[in-house]
Amino acid sequence: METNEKRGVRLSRQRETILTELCKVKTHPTADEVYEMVRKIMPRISLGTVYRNLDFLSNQGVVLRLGGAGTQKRFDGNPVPHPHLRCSVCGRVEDVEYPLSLPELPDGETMGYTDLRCDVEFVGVCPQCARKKM
Amino acid sequence: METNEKRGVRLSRQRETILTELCKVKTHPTADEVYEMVRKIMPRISLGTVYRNLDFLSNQGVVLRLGGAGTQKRFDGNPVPHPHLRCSVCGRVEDVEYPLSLPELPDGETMGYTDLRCDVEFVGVCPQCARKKM
DNA sequence: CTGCGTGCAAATGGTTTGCATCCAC
DNA sequence: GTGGATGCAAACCATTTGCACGCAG
Repeated sequence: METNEKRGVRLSRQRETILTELCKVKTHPTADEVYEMVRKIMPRISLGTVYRNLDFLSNQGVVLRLGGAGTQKRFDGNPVPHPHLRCSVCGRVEDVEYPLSLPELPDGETMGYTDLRCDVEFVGVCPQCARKKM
Repeated sequence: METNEKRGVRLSRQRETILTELCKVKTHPTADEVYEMVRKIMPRISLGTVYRNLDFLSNQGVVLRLGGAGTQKRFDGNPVPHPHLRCSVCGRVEDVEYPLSLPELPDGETMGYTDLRCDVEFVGVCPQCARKKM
């Protein structure tokens, strides 16, 4: 299997820390937020390194890169696809706390696409932003 | 109702053309691609205007802005939410040609979010890219 | 030792914006 | 005539990249 976490890949202190910190939080931070988190532990780390590692980790399937509606990409320490809630005002993203099955495309109906994964995102206004608006 | 197309809004030649051209194609073009399309008809239009109008039109609910996994945003002339297929290699986006119901969140389970809309995107490799890869 | 990973800073690329002018109403 | 819309170009901001050095294996 390819999806194992630590295989032949080199595990630098920065890569390890980034992964650890990302898994620690339940929010779905942007690269910038991850940078800030890791910087508290490892002040000399660079933003570029954070980007490179988030990229690397999501390609390995260890974390999830959330495409989503916002400008910035967000990252999820849980690599198993699951539905998210996104606030269209502040951009916050959280997990849906309700068991919901993902839609599936029958094999003959993929229009020739392969390696399909399903992203589900509910977009709306979060309670905090709804309160502020009025 | 607020979602009516032409209400008190001013309808400039450029806005009209952008909307018409976007509705004409079945692809889901990026702002840049819309710019190219419209430029064939209206050579002096500026990219900024295209962005401003796509923004305006999607806020009005006349077109759909696709958040999606890629870098650039894409736009859909059909404002009714429906599942999409995205190629993770070339970024192309198309409609799923198969009736699929969108997941729904029960009223009590929205975690306080309001005005919810559901985005479903299947991400995979399109036939063209799959062919090239090997 | 060797080369992958890093820090730094500059480059990129999509998108936004300020401003004077234009035109739909 | 008047304010919203446009064209143009500069500004922004997230992300990427080149390069020389550092450290994990």
